[in-house]
Amino acid sequence: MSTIYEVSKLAGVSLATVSRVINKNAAVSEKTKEKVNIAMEQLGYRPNTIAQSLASNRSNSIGVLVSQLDSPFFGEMMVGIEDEMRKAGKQVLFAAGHNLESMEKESIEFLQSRKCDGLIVHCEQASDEYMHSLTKGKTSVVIVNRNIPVIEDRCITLDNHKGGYIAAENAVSQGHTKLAYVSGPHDKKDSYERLLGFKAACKDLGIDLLEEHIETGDYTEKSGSDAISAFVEKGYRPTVLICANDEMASGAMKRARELNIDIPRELSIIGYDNTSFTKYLYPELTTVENPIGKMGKMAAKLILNLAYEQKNAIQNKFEPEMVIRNSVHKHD
Amino acid sequence: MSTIYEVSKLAGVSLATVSRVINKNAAVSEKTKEKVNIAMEQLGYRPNTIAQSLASNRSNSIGVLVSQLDSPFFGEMMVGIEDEMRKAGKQVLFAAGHNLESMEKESIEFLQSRKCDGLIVHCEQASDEYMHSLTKGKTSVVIVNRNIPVIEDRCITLDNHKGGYIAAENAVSQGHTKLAYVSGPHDKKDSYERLLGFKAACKDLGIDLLEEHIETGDYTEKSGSDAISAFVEKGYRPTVLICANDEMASGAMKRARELNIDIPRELSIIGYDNTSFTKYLYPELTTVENPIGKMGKMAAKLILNLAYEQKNAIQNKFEPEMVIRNSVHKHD
DNA sequence: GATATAAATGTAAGCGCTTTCAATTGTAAA
DNA sequence: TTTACAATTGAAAGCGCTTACATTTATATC
Repeated sequence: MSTIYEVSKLAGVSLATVSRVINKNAAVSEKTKEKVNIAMEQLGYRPNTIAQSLASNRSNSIGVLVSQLDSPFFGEMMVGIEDEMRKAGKQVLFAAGHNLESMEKESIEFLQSRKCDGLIVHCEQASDEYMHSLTKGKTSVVIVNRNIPVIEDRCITLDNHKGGYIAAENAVSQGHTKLAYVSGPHDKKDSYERLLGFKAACKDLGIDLLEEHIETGDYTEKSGSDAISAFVEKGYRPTVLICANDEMASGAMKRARELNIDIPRELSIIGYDNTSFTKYLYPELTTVENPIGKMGKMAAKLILNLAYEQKNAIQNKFEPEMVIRNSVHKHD
Repeated sequence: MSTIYEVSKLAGVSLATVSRVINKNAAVSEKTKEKVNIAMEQLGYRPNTIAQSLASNRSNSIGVLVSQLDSPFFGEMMVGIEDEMRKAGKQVLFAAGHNLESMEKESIEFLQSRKCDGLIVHCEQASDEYMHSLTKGKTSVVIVNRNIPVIEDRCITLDNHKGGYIAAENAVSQGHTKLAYVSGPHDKKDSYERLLGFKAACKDLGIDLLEEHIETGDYTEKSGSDAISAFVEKGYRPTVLICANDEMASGAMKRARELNIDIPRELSIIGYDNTSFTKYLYPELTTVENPIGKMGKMAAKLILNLAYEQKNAIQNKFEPEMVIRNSVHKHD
C-alpha cells in the first residue's frame, strides 16, 4: 500500500499539499490538485484511515448501541443508521446491550474506547441520569426512543401517546365498544405513554373503560398469551384487544386460537411497532407503525450535525400511523 | 485521557515497559508489573486503540459482510460472531452486500480500507474466483455458507444435501408418499444441494418422484405462494410440501389458506433454516434447522486462528437437524 | 569473585497522517 | 515598477503507541 509520502514525491509537492487535496479543507490551486490526483490514481493510493484518525483525533466512526443485534426492530434501526452514515463516509460500530444495565454501560465504554466520534444509543435499563451525564462527555450522544426532558434536543422519539390513541380510535371506528388492552411494563416510559394515549382516546370517544379491561404484560409473547387467559378468567369478553407491542399480539393470537376464539371474527387484535414478522402472522396483523428505521436515519443525521458540524434539518419527534391489515373485524 | 507516557512517568519506568505489561508479550518482572498496573489504575488509563493500531499495523477489528443487516437469519449470524469476537477483545464491523455483486465488492473494499485484520463474508453474488482471489490477499478471509473446493479450509458450510434429505425422510416417516418440493434458484449451490438431497432421499425411500412434483422458486414468499398455485393448476395434490426455505414455506401457507386447503390436515409443510419468524407462523413451522449462529461463532474462531494466531479447533462442516413443530400432519 | 548467559528494562525510530506556522508566489492597486 | 495583501505551498512537529536493538541487571556456573 502506497503512502501519502510516495504520492507527494510522485506529484512533486509536499505532504501537506497532498493532505489538503485529500481533505479538501484548504485552498489548493487547480493545477497542483490535478497533479496530486493523477499521482494518487497512478499509485492506487488510499489514505490510511487509522493514521488519519490518530493525527486528526477523529475516528470517523460512530458507535450504535442497541438491545439486540438479531431483532427485526433493531435491524431496521441499524439499517437506517448504516445507510445514512455510509453516505457520509463514516463507519458504524454496533454493540448490544442485551437489556442489562451492566452490559449497556460496558458496551458504551467499549464503543468509547474505540474512539467513536459520536454515539447513538437505545438504552432500556440505564437511568436518565446516566444518559444525561453521558451527553456531558466530549463525545456527542444521541438517544433514540426515549425522551429525557433536560436533553430533549438529543433525543429522537416517537409520540407513543398518539400511538395508543390512534389504536383505540381505529378500533372504535370499526364499531367496537368493548375494548381491552395489554400494556407493557409501567416503568418503561414508552409503554406507559401508549397506555395513557389509549385511555385518553377511550375517554374522548365515550368508551366505558374499567381497570379490569387492562392487563399488564412485559412485552413478551407469553405475557400476551397470559392476558387472554386473564380476560377469560375474569369473564370479560372484549371484541378487540389492543396490545402494546407486536410480540404480545402474537402471543394473544396463539392463545385465542387454542381457546377456539376466532380471530378476527370474535376477537380483533391490534399490535404496535409493525415489526417485520407481523406479516407472517395469521391473520396478518393490524398494528401501529413505529417508524424506527426513519428514526434511526434521523439519529444519524443528528449525530452528523453534532460530531461533524453538518447542518441537517432535525425532527426530534415522530408520529406513529396505523397499518391496516386483517386482524381487525368490522363490528356491527 | 491519560497516555502511556503519563503512566510510565508515574510508575517510574519506560514507555516500552508499560507497553509490555499492556500487551503481555514480553517478560516483565512481577514488581514492575505491579507498579505499572497501579499507575494505570490511578490514572484510569485506557490504551488508545487507534495509536495501537497504527504502531502495530493491526486494527484488532474484523469485518463482516452479510446480505442484510435486518434479517433474522443474518441477525443470528452476527450475534454469533459478535459474541465470539467480543470475548477475544476484538471489534466487529458489519457491512451489507444487499445481494448485489457491486455492493458486495464495494463493502469488502470499505472493510479493507478500514484495515480490518480479517474478513468474514457471506457473499451471494460474487464469483468463486473473486472469493478465491480475496483469500490470497494479505488479510485473512473466512467464507460462510458456501463451499469453494480450492479453499475448503476457509469455508464454514452447512451440509445442505443432508438437509434436503432429512426433510424428505421426515415427511415419509410421517406416512407421506405424495411429496412436492419448492426449490430455490438452481444457480445457488446451497439451493441446488438441498434439492439433490431431497431427490436422493426420495430415491432411497422408494418415493415416486416426478419432475412435475418440483417447482423452482427464488426464496421469496411470493414464489412459495406461486408454487401452490402451480401445483393446483397442474392438478397435483401432494400431502406434504417441502420448501427450500422458510420464507417460501410462509408464502405457501398463505396461499393454501386462501384456497381453503387446511394445513396441516390436507397439506403438511416443511421449511428450511428455522428462521426466527417460524414460531410466529400458524401452524408453527416444522423446519430444518440451519445452525447459522453456531456457524458464525465458528467462522469467528477460524478468523481468530488466521489473523491472531489462536489455536481454536475448527469444524468446517455443520449438520442440519429437523425441528419438529406443528405443520406436519401424520398421514395414514 | 569472575565469567557467561539469561532476564529485564530502556532508547529511539518509526507507523502514516494532520496541522500550525512560516515562507513563497501571485495579484491588484498605486 | 512598487507595494500590500491574499492565495498557495512547504517544513516540521506531533498524534500515542509498538518494537528492534542496546543496555543494564540478575542468575548460574566454575
